[in-house]
Amino acid sequence: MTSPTDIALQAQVFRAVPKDHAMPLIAKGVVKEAGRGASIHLQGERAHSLYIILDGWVKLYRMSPCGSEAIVAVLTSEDNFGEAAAIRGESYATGAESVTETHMLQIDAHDLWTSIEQDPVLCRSLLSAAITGNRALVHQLEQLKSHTGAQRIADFLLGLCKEETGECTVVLPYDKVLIAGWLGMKPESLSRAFRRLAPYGVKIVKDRATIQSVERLVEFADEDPSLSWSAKTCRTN
Amino acid sequence: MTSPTDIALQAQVFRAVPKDHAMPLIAKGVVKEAGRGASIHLQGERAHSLYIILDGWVKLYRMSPCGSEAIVAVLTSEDNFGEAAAIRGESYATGAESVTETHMLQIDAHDLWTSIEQDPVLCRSLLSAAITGNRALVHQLEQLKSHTGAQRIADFLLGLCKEETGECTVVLPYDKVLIAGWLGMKPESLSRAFRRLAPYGVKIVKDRATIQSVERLVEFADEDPSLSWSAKTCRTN
DNA sequence: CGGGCCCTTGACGTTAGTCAAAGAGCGTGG
DNA sequence: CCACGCTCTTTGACTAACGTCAAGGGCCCG
Repeated sequence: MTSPTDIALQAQVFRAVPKDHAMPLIAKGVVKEAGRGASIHLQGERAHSLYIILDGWVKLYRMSPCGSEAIVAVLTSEDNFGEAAAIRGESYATGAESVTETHMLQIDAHDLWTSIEQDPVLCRSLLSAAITGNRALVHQLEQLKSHTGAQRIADFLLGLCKEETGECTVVLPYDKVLIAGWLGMKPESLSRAFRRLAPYGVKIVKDRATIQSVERLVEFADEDPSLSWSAKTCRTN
Repeated sequence: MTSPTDIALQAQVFRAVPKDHAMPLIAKGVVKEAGRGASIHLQGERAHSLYIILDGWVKLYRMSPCGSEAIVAVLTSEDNFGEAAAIRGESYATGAESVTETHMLQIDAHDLWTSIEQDPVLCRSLLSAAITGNRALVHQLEQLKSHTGAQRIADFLLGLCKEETGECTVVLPYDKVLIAGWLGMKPESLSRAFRRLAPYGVKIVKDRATIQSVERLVEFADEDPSLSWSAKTCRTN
């Protein structure tokens, strides 16, 4: 069985460093538990910790002044969050809330800061992790700007499935309200968008999605949205 | 007058480091010129350089397989790009194209890498710059996910204007096709969305926008989109 | 003066959000 | 064991937001 330490060593922030560089910091961490729906930290709160998820799911969100929330990331085991603010001694740019029963390793911002100061290897690893985070955000932006809801779902499902070809069944890792938020739409729209994938061989039953042909779905996910209706017309003719 | 060196010292990546840490790298840089519409590097190309913009404007974009482009950033003097890929010896995650006559300082990826290895202070500065970039992306995501086109324009205009209250005139820094792409919409939609701001005291003439009341515009930009029509109804009654 | 580009406008179709309602699953308490 | 309330999810009807296609005006530059 995997111990908190083992998991933490695999986290983004530490993945690129030898064990002995990460251990001193991990050893200072405290295991923390959060129930479903519990707030881990608030947006704008002074950053006090870096968190590494041991198990469970956590969402990061931005709250608008008007009260609507935009989900920025959905994280699970071996992911970390809060490091950006913790490193610079700023306040958190997003709120964090656990969406399942969750265990985390909480590492004090001050410990993190002194470790970075003393260990260039660790600093480079954090830099690398930040760049990875950057790429994820860019991917999300690209999806939002140039794909329809149905295409974003297709991309999401494809990200869950390991196969690169043929048939595949995936389990939706969290509830549809959260998936909708993550993909930038409302639950109602998600529900309808799922149904639009049916012609492309996708069936949803409860929290299981079966993909008849991964290739076909990939093609749909990458397709030019403006051609979708005419393509559909051609296809069905 | 400001020399390339002076500008480079103010760049994101170097802002947080003492001059003598940045100078060795800057000294190795080469000034490069690019005409309007020139490609600086392609998405997927092996990263060879970090660039610091001396003057002009550069857009970073993602190209979908279907050919549509999503603009991820629009940068100008003192901004830098390409460092993420250069640091890790990967390929560029985005393409870069100059949208005006542009001068840049080009720094070799290998030089960058060795400097980081040797100088922890520089590494921390890059980390900090990456985090800043992250925040910008998160802000863009928030805008896209929970604001209408008109609200995103309002946010964009407010970002251009220094005043925090009262009246203000801003000059649009680049053409409307690019603004539209940056805000995640088509030029036609931008044009119409501009007109929607008229009731809130915004007038566009050519490339000049005059804001009658910054406060009013801020209020509109933060407003819950779902309330906009009823609010408008109330307002006009 | 002609051509190209940027920008705008109109007409129309698609996509997604809103509001309302109802069905499905699930745990609790009677 | 069943009724109840709760949350998650789906559906329908309607509206708003945005993209597409097409056309036209203004402007710069050769």
